[in-house]
Amino acid sequence: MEIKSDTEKLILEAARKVFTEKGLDGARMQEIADRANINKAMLHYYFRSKDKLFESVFKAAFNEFWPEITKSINESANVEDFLKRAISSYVDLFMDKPFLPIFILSEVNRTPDRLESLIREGGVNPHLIVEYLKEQMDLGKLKAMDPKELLVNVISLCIFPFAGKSLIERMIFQGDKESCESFLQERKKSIYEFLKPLIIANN
Amino acid sequence: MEIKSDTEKLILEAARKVFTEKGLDGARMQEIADRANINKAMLHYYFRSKDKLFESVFKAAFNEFWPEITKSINESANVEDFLKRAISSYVDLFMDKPFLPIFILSEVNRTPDRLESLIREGGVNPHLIVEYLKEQMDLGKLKAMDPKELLVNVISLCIFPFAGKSLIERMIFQGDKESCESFLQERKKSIYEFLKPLIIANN
DNA sequence: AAAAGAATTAACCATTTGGTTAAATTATAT
DNA sequence: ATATAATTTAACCAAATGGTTAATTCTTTT
Repeated sequence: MEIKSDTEKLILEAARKVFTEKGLDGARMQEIADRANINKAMLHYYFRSKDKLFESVFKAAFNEFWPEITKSINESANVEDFLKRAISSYVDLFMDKPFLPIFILSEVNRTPDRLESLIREGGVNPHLIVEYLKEQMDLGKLKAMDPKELLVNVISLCIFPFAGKSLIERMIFQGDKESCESFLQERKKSIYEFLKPLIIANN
Repeated sequence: MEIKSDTEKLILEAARKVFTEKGLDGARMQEIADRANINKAMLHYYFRSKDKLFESVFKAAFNEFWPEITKSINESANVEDFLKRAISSYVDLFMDKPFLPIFILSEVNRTPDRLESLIREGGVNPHLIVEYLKEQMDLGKLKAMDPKELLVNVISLCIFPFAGKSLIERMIFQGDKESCESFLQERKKSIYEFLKPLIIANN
């Protein structure tokens, strides 16, 4: 890990905000520079091009997001803990960075290739999660089903409400921001309750 | 409903493709014109501005998407049918138009105001769905819970896997397109199976 | 058939945008 | 202190982009 200059950090933070809010195409280099209170040329001095700068931001965002679920496995004693931890940390993360889910989803959707390099260097092994779930099912700790399906369902329940926040806020909460916000906060408990029946009690 | 000229329809179809694939910011008027095999000036002749054209596309996309769930209620005899129908029609729709979910989510996210006018004129009443679910719970047909939560969960399970298709394909299916595709197709059954325990059997 | 109106095109325009450059300023090393 | 290297700035540039216009072709009406 190289030491980053203050300016570089300022740029990255401003770029993170602008890119996650407006996407690669919607973001303007000038706006990033303005938000970082620096000259636009500095962006190119430190990152060469818009795409390179974007890549840095995207990489950081993705690594803040995906590895969390693997971490949840490693730091949990059993499936129950795992589910609680994974759900809780995702809700916390997305409450804090509301634009993260839709940012990752839409940029991955537009340029799936970006994932390739990330996976190779990042050392992220997605298969471990599926194997873990399969294992827990074989051990009789989880209701038997396609582990991939379960994984997708858990992720769906955690991410979608945040990715679709604006939609939900308007269509289900009639535009009431506070209700919607507390609803999302509550999901830390309610997603778990929803998935609880899949956990097989010890006897 | 006014009669649309052939050219207008060509434009709308090309615009639909380009906008849903690349978003408002990423779309180029020239590309839309090229795909419709017409002169770029025609876009402005019929739709005045990029934003107006986008609005037409967005409106059509949204109306293809959201009202479906209300339709499912109206055309179903009971909750079981409703769930089956809603899930099935969403899976069909998104298999056919893979870019639809992420398109709607990201554009609503970027410009939530766009929903306002749509709701007013469209006559879409989101509250009906929540009321329907509440009613079914009161009737003892569905496990009692916050109906909003249930609605969000159903929508999450239906939409997210399509919105996150590229992510899932790469992270869970190791890039195997066919497996991922058939997995998504299978969700018509598997989402229903997943939600089935919430339906209370008649006695 | 001629006039009027609608549809279509090619050329053009102003602005925006990512990116560059050369000079100036600041920090570092000798 | 002074030379050297790193950082920062203002001015500039070429390409791209949404949009316009005036002329042309095609339709419709009378």
